[in-house]
Amino acid sequence: MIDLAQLRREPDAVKAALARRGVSTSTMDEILELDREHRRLLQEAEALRAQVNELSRQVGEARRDKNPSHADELAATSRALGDLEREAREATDVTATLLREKLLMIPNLPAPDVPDGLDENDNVEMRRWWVGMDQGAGLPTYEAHQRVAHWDIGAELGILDLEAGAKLAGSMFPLYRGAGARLLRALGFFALDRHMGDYEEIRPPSFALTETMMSTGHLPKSADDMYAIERDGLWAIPTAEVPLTSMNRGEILDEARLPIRMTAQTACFRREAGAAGRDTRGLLRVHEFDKVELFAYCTPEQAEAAHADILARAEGLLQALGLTYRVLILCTGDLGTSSARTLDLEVFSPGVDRWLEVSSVSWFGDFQARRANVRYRTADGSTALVHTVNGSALAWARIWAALVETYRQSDGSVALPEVLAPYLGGQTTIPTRLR
RNA sequence: GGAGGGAUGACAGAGCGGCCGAAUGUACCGGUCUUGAAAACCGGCGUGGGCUUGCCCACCGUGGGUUCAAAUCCCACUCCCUCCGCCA
Repeated sequence: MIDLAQLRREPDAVKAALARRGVSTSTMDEILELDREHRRLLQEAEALRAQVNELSRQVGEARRDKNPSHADELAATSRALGDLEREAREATDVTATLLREKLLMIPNLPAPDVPDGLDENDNVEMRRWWVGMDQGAGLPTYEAHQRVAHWDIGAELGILDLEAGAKLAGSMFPLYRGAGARLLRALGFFALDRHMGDYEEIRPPSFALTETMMSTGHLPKSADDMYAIERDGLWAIPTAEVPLTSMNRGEILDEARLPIRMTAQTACFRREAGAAGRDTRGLLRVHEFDKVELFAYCTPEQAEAAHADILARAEGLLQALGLTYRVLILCTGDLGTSSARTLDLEVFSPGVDRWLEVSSVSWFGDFQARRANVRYRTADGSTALVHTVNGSALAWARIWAALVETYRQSDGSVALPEVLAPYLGGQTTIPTRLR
């Protein structure tokens, strides 16, 4: 949630920043007007409440002084004022609810360095990395045997069974088998081990309450993109960001504890409403995938370093896996609701000949902390909202695809990077099937 | 799923219709004393909101209700603990 006090204090600056994201000035004017109305009603209600409190106090006094008739008189006056107060309070609540509903739909202010743009086509590429780049090698070229899509490789080697997944849960619910399933497990272990020590490992629930979804900004705006279990009032988490951000919800943290850094691997569920067609084949876009997330609560001063650390870790994993990737800064039109700045990592996958998003590293400022009410105690004893940062390191479905495509050999087998050997029982080759 | 008990400030723990935003203890901060520290003593010590910045309002698990007045009474829900049942 944006800072209402800031909107009051510097309306033009806030409007200008949000206009970059397509929020109209009139929307913000409506909010300002509602805010004025709310405060007016609030003052009215509180003034009445103060009178009722004072009269009630006097009733008590009169009773103690054994003056029941005076007490009854005061009580009657107070009752009448109480009725007025109830009306005033109801009007105040209605306005407050309306104001909050509108405010919850307003996205975060983009950071100044976020480029303007309409959609993902306007994201700006910042750099690329590939094996041997430091030694002056050019961008990798790919052989014909690497130009095979992962769904074909998966079927050929018996390591990805999309038909079985579809049979069980419908399309876009992949099923990995044999060495494919083991590779997925290896990737999670590999990443979590590298984050161990610096980030506390968490294994959170896979479902979350509506309130928890509100804190990250996934609700109310993106309800259609998520799986709901209505009977129990739960939502399937689209990312571990959801539970991690709410870990200390409503708490005041000791500044000395910051930054608090956590990591979690979870299944991530996404309905991706309306998505269909060419971009959805194989593992390009699925309803369920595993992902390791990195997360930190920090002070505003620590945020930049925390953000950089997550990005460096995500890149470090890609480099260790020897995958070609590029770093993009998202433009205003592609930025997530809660984010002030997001950097995406995309790996190049030669079989499908596409760049695939495998990580999104975001700085939220105090936007999520305001919703989740996570604060810290500063040196001077006052409280301030924390900043939250997070990023994937990494989303495995697309990494899986990029790995089998990149490392497919001329004989059809796949030779995986040696860094995974400890997690694959030393066996880094996925062999062709025996005929 | 059944029966019972509980939820109050950082923690422990009183209060069970009327100056209670809340005793007391611990912790924490400042001071006195001390060569220094400890002890002792004195003082301070929740969060949020509104505006005329001094005052007002709200908050005792959550949401309703009763009342002139609710931490305190009533109803519903959530969570925790104990016992029984079921169960990977």
